[in-house]
Amino acid sequence: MAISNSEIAKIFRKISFLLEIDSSKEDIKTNRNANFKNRAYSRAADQIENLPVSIASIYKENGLSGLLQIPSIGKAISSKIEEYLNTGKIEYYEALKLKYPIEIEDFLALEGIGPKTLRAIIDTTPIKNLDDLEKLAKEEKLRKIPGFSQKKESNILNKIESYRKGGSRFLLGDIYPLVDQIEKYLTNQKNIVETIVVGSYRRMKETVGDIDFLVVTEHPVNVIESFIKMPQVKDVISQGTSKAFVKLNNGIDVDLLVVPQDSYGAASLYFTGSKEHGISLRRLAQARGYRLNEWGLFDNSTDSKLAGETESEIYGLLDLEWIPPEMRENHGEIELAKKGSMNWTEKVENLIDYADLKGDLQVHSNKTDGQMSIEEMAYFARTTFGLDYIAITDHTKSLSITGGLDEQQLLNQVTEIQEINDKIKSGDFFVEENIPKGRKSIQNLDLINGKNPKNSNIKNDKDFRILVAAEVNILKDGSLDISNNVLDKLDVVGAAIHSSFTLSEDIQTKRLIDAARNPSVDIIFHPTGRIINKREGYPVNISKLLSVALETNTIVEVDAHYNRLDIRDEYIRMAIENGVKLVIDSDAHHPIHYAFLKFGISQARRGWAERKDILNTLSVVDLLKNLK
DNA sequence: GCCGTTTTCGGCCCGACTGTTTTCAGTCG
Repeated sequence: MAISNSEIAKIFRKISFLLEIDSSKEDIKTNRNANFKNRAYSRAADQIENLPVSIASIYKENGLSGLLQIPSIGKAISSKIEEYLNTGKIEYYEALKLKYPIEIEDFLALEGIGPKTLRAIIDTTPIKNLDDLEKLAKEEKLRKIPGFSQKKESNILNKIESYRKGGSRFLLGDIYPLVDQIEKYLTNQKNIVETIVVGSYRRMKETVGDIDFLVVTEHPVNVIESFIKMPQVKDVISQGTSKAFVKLNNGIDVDLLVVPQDSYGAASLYFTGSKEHGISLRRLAQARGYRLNEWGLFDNSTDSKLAGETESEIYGLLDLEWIPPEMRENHGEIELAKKGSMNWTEKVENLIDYADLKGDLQVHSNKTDGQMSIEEMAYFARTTFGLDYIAITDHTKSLSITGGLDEQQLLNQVTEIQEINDKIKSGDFFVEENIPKGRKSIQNLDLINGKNPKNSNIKNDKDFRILVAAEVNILKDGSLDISNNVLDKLDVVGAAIHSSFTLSEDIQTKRLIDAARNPSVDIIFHPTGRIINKREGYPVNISKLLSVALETNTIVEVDAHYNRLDIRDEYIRMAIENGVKLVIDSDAHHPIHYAFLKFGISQARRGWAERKDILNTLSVVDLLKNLK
């Protein structure tokens, strides 16, 4: 099994933490580098974690000089990576662990207790893990350490408790309704001029650790008071005059930031992040003799405020174009956004937008594991989400748990869908008396309806079209479970892996490549098979798959279901840089799932995809021309 | 330990909140 980037990143994070434990106050006074070495390791960890390609393969192909190309990786760190790839060990790290024999994972993720606090504790009582620390606190021994108190001791117990309860990040799609609730609550408060959600939520990251709100007001104290009194609030973590942090009953942390109007842009820039994007901006400011913080952009020599009300004016004074939030990850967007860059203007103007999709090419019906009929799925696709076409992609026979269709059933589906399409064309389909019974069950989801732009570019409902399709199973040996002469009767064929997840990377890649080479297969569905926070997905050499996709004119899917988002943002960027075409599909098993399309679009924006890269921005006629 | 529009030495993002102390260190985002 190849060594993963996150495995190496984790080690560097631990080295960074141990170095912080190691550097006492005296060290920092005498050795000015002591405080920066740990940051270097932590920056390297960030870099490695965000790398789209495997660091093991970089080393395999280009050796040490390949590693040195990576920003924040220099001589010392690259040779430690080399050592780890070759021996599975880093001596430097082993020595640090020997000096501080603690279970670092326990303390790395523990909020509120950092390396200095930990050092003070282990200098007094050698502890190894969280259990030891908890015991110490319960025995009231922590309060005896200089600089500690009874209050600090009980705080530490609280932190341990909430650490044990909570943990992982939340899926973007799961917290969407909650964010809406809080947004409405804040908007209804007196004195609030403006409310926006910032943080990783605004960047539409697939998971978020907490929810950040930014509010414009001239009455910060009142606003913070009403924020901490929200019904969902369980604990107030901290509360000041410009920000407050709370924990909700369901375990999510919510941060509120309060600024006056003339700091709105600076604050939204600062708290939308990402952290690395912000750091880069502040470095640019620094190089110009400016200082950038959440209150504004200031000239250091005169201490006067140069900008603050809008993001654009701040970017502008740093000689940058405005950068869409989804792209703010410090993955090269700042270099590209330099003023006067034609490429950038074109890129941002053509970036796939939330109203750009005309159709959805992965939709399931109750013929297999969907919850509604083909007619109902079509009805809502048109009337609620304004789509121009959908492809009905029910599962096929080897996926027996869903009652997958066999050859004959697929052929029947061709006839059945033809009949519905005829009805649509005659004008007898999208009419009052034809409103499906299931209408009610989705009516209470105003939230989703309200937030989905209608996408249609066709004038007449009669032009809506259902495509006959299937989500065909890729078998263990790379063949399909439906014969090509039947698949050729369908408008669209998607192929996907649903079994044998534990095979090796070589075999999984071969299965997908074989499917891509099959002349009947138009699209590879959810190519990596991951379920976010639940399973990693099977191992795939994505660059090999992409090069075969390009060669065979096979489309790669961005599955927009928020628990899949497959392929992920970095792979989307790889795909479009290589000229591979993509589609964004909801994978709907119920009409409300069409709302997931927006998560696929945001993922594509995070991968810098333009309209031209996403084939279901085309009309149905043009789309069909682009298939095999 | 990394890095370079102040370029091979001497910098390294910036401010709010907490707790303990009374001017600041630690932690976080």
